[in-house]
Amino acid sequence: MAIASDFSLGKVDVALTPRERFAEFLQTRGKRITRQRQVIVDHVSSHHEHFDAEQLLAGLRQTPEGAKASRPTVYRTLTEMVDAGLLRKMVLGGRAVYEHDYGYPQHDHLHCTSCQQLIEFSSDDLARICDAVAGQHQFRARSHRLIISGLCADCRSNRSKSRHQDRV
Amino acid sequence: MAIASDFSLGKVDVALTPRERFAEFLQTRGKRITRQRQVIVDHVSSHHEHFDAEQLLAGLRQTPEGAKASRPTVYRTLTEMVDAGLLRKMVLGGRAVYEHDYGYPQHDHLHCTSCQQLIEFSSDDLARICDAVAGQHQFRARSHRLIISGLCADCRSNRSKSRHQDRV
DNA sequence: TTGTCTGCAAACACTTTGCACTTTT
DNA sequence: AAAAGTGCAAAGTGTTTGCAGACAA
Repeated sequence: MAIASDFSLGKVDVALTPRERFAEFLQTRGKRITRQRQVIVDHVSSHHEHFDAEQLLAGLRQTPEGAKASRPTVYRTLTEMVDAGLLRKMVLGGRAVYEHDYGYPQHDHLHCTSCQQLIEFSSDDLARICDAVAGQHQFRARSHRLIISGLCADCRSNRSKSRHQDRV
Repeated sequence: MAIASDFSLGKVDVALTPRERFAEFLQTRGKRITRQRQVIVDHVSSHHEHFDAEQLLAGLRQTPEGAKASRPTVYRTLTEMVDAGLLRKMVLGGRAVYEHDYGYPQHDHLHCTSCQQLIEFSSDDLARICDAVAGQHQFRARSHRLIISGLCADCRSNRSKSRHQDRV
């Protein structure tokens, strides 16, 4: 009984590629399938790690041909991809971080406040707790986000020697 | 086996008032107990809800006498109070929101994306899950934060009629 | 052709910082 | 008196927006 990770649309159809899924989303909204949006979805789909807008922008600018999109367009498209259920957004250290949410199982994170690394994990027990809690408060849960902050194995060792600045 | 809510200092001494606790914190750091810092701790301590910097600033400006502190000082002091273990900070809808963390039990939140309300709850099971997960990843957990987003009972009813703008 | 999208530059909200002056210690 | 704190104004961040030209449908 996992909490549905897709709540902005009826159901998840994993048969579609992210690109197709996005196209479908755009069409049903009267939005256009532009070159920029295609380039962005493709680029994002080919990199399965967590990233922020600036990293995506930098990545796009390194692609061979002029596969570029301006900063505003990147931001606008990221928002659309979140709406489309392709990406999931979370705020860490003051900036938005995105991760794939299409065809990926629900999961949560361990966040290292020193190196900013994100480690994923999933727990069925957690999902059950969320359901139970929401029910107790006549609350309609759409999603949940658990972030356990602390130090990863690496940073626990290198701790004292390096100057660090924890960012929430 | 609750996760200690105080991790920046050795132990919680609930015998002290927030004001005293803050004074103690400042002294041990060679910092000074200024009028502004006193005014801010007192004001914050007398309002037990969640708030952000701007609300606090507005609140201070409404106090009878010239119990004022500038915006920069408010921000600086909030940071200190977090370090002192008096407040807990979280980021919602783009701005930092603070809640009391001194003498308050560990808890998490249900966040209504429509009216921005925060409902608190606590779960021992959740704490156990966090411990377990952290252990599995050689991770040293300092704290955790679970936010279940969705619609509160009220907003579930008034849903369609009001124009809403969900903010993560 | 029509209406959406893009990119640019400017605007934004929230938060932080440089610095001369004020205060606590 | 010495050191830290304050307030002001200005600078930052990360992100959003107005608008004229560019482009899907």
